[in-house]
Amino acid sequence: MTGHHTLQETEQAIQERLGDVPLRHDAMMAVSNIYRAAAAIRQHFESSVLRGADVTWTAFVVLWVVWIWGEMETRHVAEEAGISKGTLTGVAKTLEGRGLIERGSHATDGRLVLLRLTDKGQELMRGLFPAFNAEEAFVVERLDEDDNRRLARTLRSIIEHLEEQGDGRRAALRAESPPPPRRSGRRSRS
Amino acid sequence: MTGHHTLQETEQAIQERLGDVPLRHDAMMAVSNIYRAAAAIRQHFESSVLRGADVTWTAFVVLWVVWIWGEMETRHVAEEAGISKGTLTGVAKTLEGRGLIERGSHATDGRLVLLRLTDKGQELMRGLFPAFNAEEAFVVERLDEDDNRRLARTLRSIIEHLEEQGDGRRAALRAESPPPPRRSGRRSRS
DNA sequence: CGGGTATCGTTTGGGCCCGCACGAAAAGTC
DNA sequence: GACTTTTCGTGCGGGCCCAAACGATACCCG
Repeated sequence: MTGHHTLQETEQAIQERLGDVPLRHDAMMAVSNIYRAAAAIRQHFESSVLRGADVTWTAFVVLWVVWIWGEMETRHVAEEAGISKGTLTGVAKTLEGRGLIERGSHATDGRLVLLRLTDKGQELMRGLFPAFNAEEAFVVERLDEDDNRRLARTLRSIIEHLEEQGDGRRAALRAESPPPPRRSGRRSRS
Repeated sequence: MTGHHTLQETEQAIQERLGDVPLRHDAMMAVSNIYRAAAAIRQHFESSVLRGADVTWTAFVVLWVVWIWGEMETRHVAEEAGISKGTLTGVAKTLEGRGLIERGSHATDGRLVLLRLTDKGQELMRGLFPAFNAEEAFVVERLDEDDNRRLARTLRSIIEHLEEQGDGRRAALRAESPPPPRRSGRRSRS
């Protein structure tokens, strides 16, 4: 994950590259470590518990959401799972093909699609989730309960901050310099 | 990110689903918040600073690594960037096509490939990195410097723990129940 | 009722992501 | 020198990921 360079070496190399520009090192280390930790965690789960069930991280999260909340509209599943609705369409297709979830339609609103676990999916989650939680405990093995709670609380404040202020911040940045259209995405047939 | 369910509702729903099985809630909240925060952060960066330069998160990380360390062997770039070498091949191809990096070969070891920034790549990073750091500061705006340092330190201990113990743990788990081959990956032509 | 407008899930295009199987090259072994 | 083993980057298959464009449905309003 961190490679063979120490923190000190990295900091020094950055300073050489951008000598005079003032940087927020504390923010840099906090943010980059969040991402490094998340990648390491995902990697660990995918190559341990999830590997055994032949389920990807994202597929597991989707299964988890539907398992906890029962039958659910796809837009809510995507929101809870933290993926776009377009991505969910693909993931749901994969899971449906493996017989773990099934789709239903809403009684009164014809646009909506509902997702729910099949019996096979229920059975999978019943066995998988305890194993998953055991790995979560392994990941934070070096921390005590107070550390975990403090960590969760700190991260939660970051998440909430981005939820509440992120849109505004992005809009303000766009106002300064309007962005180019994304390199990918469907082309307008003009 | 969190959807419209509160933490309490979620906890209660989990408890109903898995009533008698003892769970490590503190570990669950800590780990899941790491991942949620990482996703929110990546999302914020991709749709703000990186969007303006038409660069994905991963592409930026790769550029950053090569920028900081100068000419570098691909295996080390992949390691520092936290991606597999197979992934790096594709990302490097994209960046090379956009004229941001170039490849070179090692003087004595014919297997190695070296990556370095082009002038255009240097110029891009010189402008992009300060903007990136400004967003990092925005992300942790609600925390003070001590919070950031404590957060970084806590996360670092998780990362190191996974680096040091992860392999062993995964091997132990595999020994209990051998995993199936991964659903994807090149097929053996048997 | 009839015509906008908003919202749903899906499709599409481009890109990242991994693990595995290569072939090439190096390093070790005799 | 010939043989084996290791390590390198790459090719490939399958899957996730997003933004934008869409068709279908529902809602709003006169």
